[in-house]
Amino acid sequence: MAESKAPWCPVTATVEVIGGRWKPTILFQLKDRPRRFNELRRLVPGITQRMLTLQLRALEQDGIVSRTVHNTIPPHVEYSFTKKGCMLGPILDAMEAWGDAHRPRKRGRN
Amino acid sequence: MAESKAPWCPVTATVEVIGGRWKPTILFQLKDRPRRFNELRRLVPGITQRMLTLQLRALEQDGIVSRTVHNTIPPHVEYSFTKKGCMLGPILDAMEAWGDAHRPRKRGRN
DNA sequence: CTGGATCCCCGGCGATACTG
DNA sequence: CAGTATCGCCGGGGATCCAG
Repeated sequence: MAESKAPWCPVTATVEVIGGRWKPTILFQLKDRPRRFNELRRLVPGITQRMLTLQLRALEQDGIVSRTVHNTIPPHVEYSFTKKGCMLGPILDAMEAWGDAHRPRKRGRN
Repeated sequence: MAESKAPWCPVTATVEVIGGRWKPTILFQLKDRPRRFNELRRLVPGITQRMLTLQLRALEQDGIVSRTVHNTIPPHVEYSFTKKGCMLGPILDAMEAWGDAHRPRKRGRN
């Protein structure tokens, strides 16, 4: 597994990092400003606690988001974009634009 | 299933259509010009015949690509972007750009 | 509040063989 | 060349409980 061959495809590489059901949505919510764990849970409807944790860990692992722990009571954990993550902005914007343009039952045209 | 609720998220809607391991790569290869089935098979390294068929069918179903059959011998089937599919261009370009910028072992910077 | 650990099901996907 | 059919695996991901 892990296509270690193939003449290197940048698109595939990107998919490896931000692909999946949840990551784009999570990243989209993180785009504007840092978010706390439960805040993300609300902003990403339908995601389970487990999946949110897993996806955030994966994104952290790939250097897309950084995790900041405030040792307070109650605990406070903030997730924010790294520089590498910020550069995903155009992708997320383009995805938002396309999804918006092709919203079901849109009346404008089409 | 099928998040029929949630205040409508354009990013999620886009993920529903072009999400997954293969679709972005397939679409990327379709971006410049129409491609034949086996041509795509070569251009998307690692994909199986079955998956290519399934993904293409799904994309066709969602109105992203159109399938043109030339009744010749041997059979000739071409897949191309619909108008709706063309509008995915910016997303694919952004993905390519990001993947390229963060290519492992890149020397330029970072 | 954040998030780890466990249990378990379901379907995504690869492999293979067959057809027009 | 461009598919379809069938089988079987394995791991993604939901539900739930526990912990710091």
